[in-house]
Amino acid sequence: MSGITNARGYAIGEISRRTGVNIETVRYYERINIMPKPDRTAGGNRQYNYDQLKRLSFIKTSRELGFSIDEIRTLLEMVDQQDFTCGEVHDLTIGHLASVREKIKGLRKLEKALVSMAAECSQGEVPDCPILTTLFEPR
Amino acid sequence: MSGITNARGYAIGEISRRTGVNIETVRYYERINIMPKPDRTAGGNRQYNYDQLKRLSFIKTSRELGFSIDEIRTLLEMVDQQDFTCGEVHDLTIGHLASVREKIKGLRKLEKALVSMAAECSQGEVPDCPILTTLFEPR
DNA sequence: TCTACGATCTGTAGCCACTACAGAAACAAG
DNA sequence: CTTGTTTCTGTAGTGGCTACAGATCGTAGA
Repeated sequence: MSGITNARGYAIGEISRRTGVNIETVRYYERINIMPKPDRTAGGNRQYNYDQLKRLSFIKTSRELGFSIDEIRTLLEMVDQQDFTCGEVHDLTIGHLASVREKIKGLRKLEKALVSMAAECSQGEVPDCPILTTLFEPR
Repeated sequence: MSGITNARGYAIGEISRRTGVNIETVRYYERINIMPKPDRTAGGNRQYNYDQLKRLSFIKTSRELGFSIDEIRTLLEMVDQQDFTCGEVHDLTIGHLASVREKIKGLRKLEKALVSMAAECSQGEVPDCPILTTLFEPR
């Protein structure tokens, strides 16, 4: 049919290399049903097609954006069932954005606490450390 | 001896309540050897003393500051062996601070990407979403 | 002293999202 | 046909807890 798409499909190592998803992880995604069971060669090796490559790409990008597997599952179900509106997808994204911002807020607080703790410290050779003293305070 | 410290010590529920560490987690900390095996009542229930309460407090506070169990183990070993200087503790803290800042940096990038993706989106009823389009881009 | 009920006990399994093997079989190049 | 790489399945481990089940302990009131 085509000289461009690979008629024989992609071996697992190839989609792994192309998407940057670990081979073991690709199989894991199949096991938890966010990747479909691909075709097999006569010998039993997995053979992926271009749609499946795109799907794995989608999962990878989404993971990098911090979406949980469950959030991704939801997105993929909407896609699979052709049953979504742009608004729904937007909402899911905004919800996730909020949780990212929460995490940033938490880490900033943490950063401040660490900085002020470290500032107390003389860094000397003395075995008498204000950091440890602070940490040992019972509440 | 004293009317202030509890002569009979603290039951696990009591140090749990006082430190905010879940009971199951206290036992877990004992299992992984960052909390010592406490005394037992005649019937076999755990009885903690004030030092152990302080130690658990230390662990709790450190966890809240994002130190890993392994980092905490290192700190506690230094304390237990009376074998540390303020400088070492400072270094460990600064190292941890650096990793917190890395995480913040990562999340900020993530935040930006999500914001710009969401901005593309009309949020309409249309089943044709630029967010999904972006996510489906193969690399 | 008995009873009732809450607290605690041990041991095991589950969570998330992978990652790391072991040992066997398939595939591709020369 | 040989050699070396890739892939196969299945299982177990990671971190840091959390959640049971079913039994025992502890204690306050009658």
